[in-house]
Amino acid sequence: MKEGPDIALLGSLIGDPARANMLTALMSGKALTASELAAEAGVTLQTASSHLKKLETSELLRQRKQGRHRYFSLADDDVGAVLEALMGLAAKRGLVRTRTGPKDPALRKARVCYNHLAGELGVQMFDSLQARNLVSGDADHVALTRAGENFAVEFGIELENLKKSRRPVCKPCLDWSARRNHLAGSLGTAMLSRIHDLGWAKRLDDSRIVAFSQAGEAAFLKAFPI
Amino acid sequence: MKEGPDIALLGSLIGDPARANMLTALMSGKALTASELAAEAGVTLQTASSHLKKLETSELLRQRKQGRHRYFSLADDDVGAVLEALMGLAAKRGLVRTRTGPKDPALRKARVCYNHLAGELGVQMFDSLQARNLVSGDADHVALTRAGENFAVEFGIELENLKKSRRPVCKPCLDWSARRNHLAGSLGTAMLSRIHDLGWAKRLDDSRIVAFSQAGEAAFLKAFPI
DNA sequence: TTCATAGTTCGACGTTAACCGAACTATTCT
DNA sequence: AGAATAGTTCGGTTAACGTCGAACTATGAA
Repeated sequence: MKEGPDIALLGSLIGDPARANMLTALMSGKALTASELAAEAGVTLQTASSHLKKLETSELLRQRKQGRHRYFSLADDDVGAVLEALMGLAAKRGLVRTRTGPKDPALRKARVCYNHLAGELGVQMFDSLQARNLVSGDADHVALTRAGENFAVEFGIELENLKKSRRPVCKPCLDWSARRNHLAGSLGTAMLSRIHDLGWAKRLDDSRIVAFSQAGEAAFLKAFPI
Repeated sequence: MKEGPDIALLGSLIGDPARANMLTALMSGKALTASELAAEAGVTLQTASSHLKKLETSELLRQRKQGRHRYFSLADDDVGAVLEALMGLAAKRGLVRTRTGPKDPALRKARVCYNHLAGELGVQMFDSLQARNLVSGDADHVALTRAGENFAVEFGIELENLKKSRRPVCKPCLDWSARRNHLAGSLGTAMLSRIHDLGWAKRLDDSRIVAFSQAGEAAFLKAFPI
């Protein structure tokens, strides 16, 4: 990463294999943690941290803290466009690489994110709530609407109790497999708990997988339609 | 220039300051000799030779021998497009050389992008063609409509000749200053050439600036209205 | 032929930056 | 509170690559 004019700096940033691997991984659109990116690049966490710092200070990446995780994603569409162009040129030159395979499909579908539901079903729940105007707000700040409060109570959530706590009721949480948001906060926890109580799903030991039964998934999809 | 997958190799090639300077110089569209490129990069001839070899074997540059001179130029339009995109990103990140002279606004307005017109006027030309349904297609794939073909011929383009070549007639190219597209491909080259022939603009030496005369700009704006 | 210009190849040097171990902070789980 | 997980910072080592001097090839001019 030498000193240099204009495009040289960008080129050297992209030119390091470890950083190139990270950027390529982030081209999926997902936000990834430092550890995941380290694994993706095949370097230790310390080395990855150093790379990520450089990529962030040069505004190729942006970071969002979430608990003890740091989620990295491409800074904006322009970065993606440039990488896409580079990959296209590389492909034409016959320099393509075979990318690594997908991860555990069950984890992808539904899993616990600390204390709330994540994965495809978690994202779908959040999308459904938003589409029906049961929650409102932008990507960083979410709240239940009046209709949403009624819905929650009908679903079996003791909403008044949640409100008493200092912990935020609604919070968006960036998803691990999809890059979309899902529902965190005390409501997120309560929803997952209620899903267990209803017998829709069970937690598997030694895993973050949330295993829905057939009937449970059907009921879930009916309760949270797209 | 480390070993590495896909984009890392390209990145490291562009990432060296000397090579970046060479590539930038070649973005003017002119073919330059090894000595000229060495001077441009601020290195000795031996060093330049080494760089040029790398750029050539990775097919970013091509070489034509002419007597005891070797003329280098960008390998194809794709290389130019990638460099243009990188320059745009660098500009947005404020990583551009601080040497912003009086040239800067002129460059923004109209410049050569390898072999076709870029800058505000380049974007306007493309927008105008699109708005009047003379070209059609999405961001990645563009083509002349029937009306567009007539327009091109009337403008003085020998369209039949262009069609014979394997090179694409119409291609979009992402702009450096605006983030919009402008027209590349053999038609883009021909249009710029025609603009010169009409006397609307002249190329300045040692620069990518396309200098329109007052009358030339007026005629251009009339030919490509928004 | 002889000289000059254009460019390549080789070898050695020096700078740079990626890398990891170890120690440190921060957040969460029990 | 204590253990565990996630990530950062620091320092020293190592390997890579750009750089140039010198010697070499090739084309053109006198």
